Amino acid sequence: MNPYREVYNLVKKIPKGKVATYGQIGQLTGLDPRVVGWALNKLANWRTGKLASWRNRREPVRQFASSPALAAVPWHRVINSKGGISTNRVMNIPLGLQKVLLEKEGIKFTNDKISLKDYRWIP
DNA sequence: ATGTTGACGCATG
DNA sequence: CCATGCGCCAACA
Repeated sequence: MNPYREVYNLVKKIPKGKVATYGQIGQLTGLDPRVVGWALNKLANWRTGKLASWRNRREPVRQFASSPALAAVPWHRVINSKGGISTNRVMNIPLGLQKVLLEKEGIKFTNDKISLKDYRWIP
């Protein structure tokens, strides 16, 4: 059982137009927020066609990446606790992509920040 | 085996 | 507002 599946399943529940923080997902899954980032990192790499290595031989990268369930994971709806985007320095993710995706869902930025008060997803 | 590195968060200057 | 520092932990080299 891949420990990250729980993360993906949870993120899939974030509705369009809402966001959650890494800490929030971490708390709900019992994982370190940084581990949540790791999980999504694999996913984002996959979406951009460049997959980072996956060491768990029991669940190889290829199989992991081709899982249809993962195609629907809205990774862009996860942001940091300050309401900001944390993917701008990450390889394999085009600069500004996450912001664009969120704006397309009607989320408004003020000084590159999202109002968590208004947009935070409450399960 | 061991030190480093993050899509983090919080607390303090 | 920026700058550290620490807790955290899987993946890497």
